[in-house]
Amino acid sequence: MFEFTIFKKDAQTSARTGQIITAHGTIPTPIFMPVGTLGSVKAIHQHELLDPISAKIILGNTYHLYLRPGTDLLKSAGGLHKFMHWNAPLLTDSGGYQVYSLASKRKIKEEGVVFQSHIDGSTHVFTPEKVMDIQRIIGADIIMAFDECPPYPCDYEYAKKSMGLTHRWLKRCCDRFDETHELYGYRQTLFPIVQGSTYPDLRKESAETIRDMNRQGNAIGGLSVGEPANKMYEITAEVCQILPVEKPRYLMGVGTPVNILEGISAGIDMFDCVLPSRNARHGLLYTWEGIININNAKWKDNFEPIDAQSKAKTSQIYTKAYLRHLFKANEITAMQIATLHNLSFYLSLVAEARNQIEKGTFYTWKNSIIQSLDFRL
RNA sequence: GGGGGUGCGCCGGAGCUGGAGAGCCGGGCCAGACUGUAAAUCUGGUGACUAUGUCUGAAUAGGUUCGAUUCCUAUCACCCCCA
Repeated sequence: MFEFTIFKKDAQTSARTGQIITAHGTIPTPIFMPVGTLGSVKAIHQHELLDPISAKIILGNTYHLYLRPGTDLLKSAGGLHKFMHWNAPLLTDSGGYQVYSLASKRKIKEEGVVFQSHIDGSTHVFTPEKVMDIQRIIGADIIMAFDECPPYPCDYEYAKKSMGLTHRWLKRCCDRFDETHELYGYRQTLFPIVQGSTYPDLRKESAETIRDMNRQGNAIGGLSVGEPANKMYEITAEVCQILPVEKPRYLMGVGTPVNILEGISAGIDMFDCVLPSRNARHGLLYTWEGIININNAKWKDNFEPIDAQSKAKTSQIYTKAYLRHLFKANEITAMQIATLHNLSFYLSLVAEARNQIEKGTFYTWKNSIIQSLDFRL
């Protein structure tokens, strides 16, 4: 099951509110999706994702889950939803990002990618067909095509070649997906991914190719890999012009709070990023007053709440000095409190964006937020 | 009271028994980085200054020596043994 409905389109930008209905629940858009690579959003319990974070959908990763715990176990568990006791929507990334992030441990061929496991060095071949099969077994509501995420900078010839490969792999993904069926009694859907590096003509060609595959939703990949933010915004806007209005658009791996607000303006409906969760574990907190590094000495004796405006109770009741102490003492609760905080902030940010779009005040609100706060782009 | 041992930069350790070092390894502390998670990780800094260099420095004060963290003397602190 997969339905996308648009509620309201913003007058001044391409932003819109809406909802995605999946077999495991309804997702209001625009939405931020916390990343739970290994079947766990690090430092957070599933019940905390529901309350106070209000996550409506989270990510898993095909490559990581395939290596550990493996498809046999996931199959006997009845899929990832049951295995991790998450009864809400799930999306799995295909392993395309690992083609980029594990570049030193893989070889790209027409047939697929040969990986050396980062865990034990063993060799594994990922083909588009195999990635579809694995994602059938994992059982996420939304699954991603197997693509190559090229690095930045990337010369034109390579970007063009890589895009062609991603498109040929996409055809194979679609064919395999369409000729197989779900394993656990509910429908899954497959999102294709636009590539083309930072070259407008390649992005245009890729967006048209992806549009013409006519899937139920579309993704933009290969951004936030080190290119200037303005480049990301330009490409996102250009690609959104081509991708169908009536289908959800997913900007993969993005980003900072400002990246997300600009993405929403361009017409993006879905985001995911490790920044809020990873930065939380490293002591970086997002608040409505900007970014703070809780490890900094200036918070040593600050007995104000971590963030009185947070939806997370722990951020209201504990002080900055206490959280800093927990980080300095390397207490597990430090990372729990900080992750709870950052993910609550991200989900509040997109909730407020939806609210502002509904009210028709999104454009001025967005600009004032970006101007007044230091979110380091 | 007698004998022996050890003393260096925030801490611990190694090393140095005449050619030194603002040095090595941990830790702490201070910063920075992180974008579809090889990440509770990684990088840098941690005597002073007029700063790609210069100066001071090995418990404290002297001494021997071309040259001393190293040898000698005294003092101080701590540790061990004996009474």
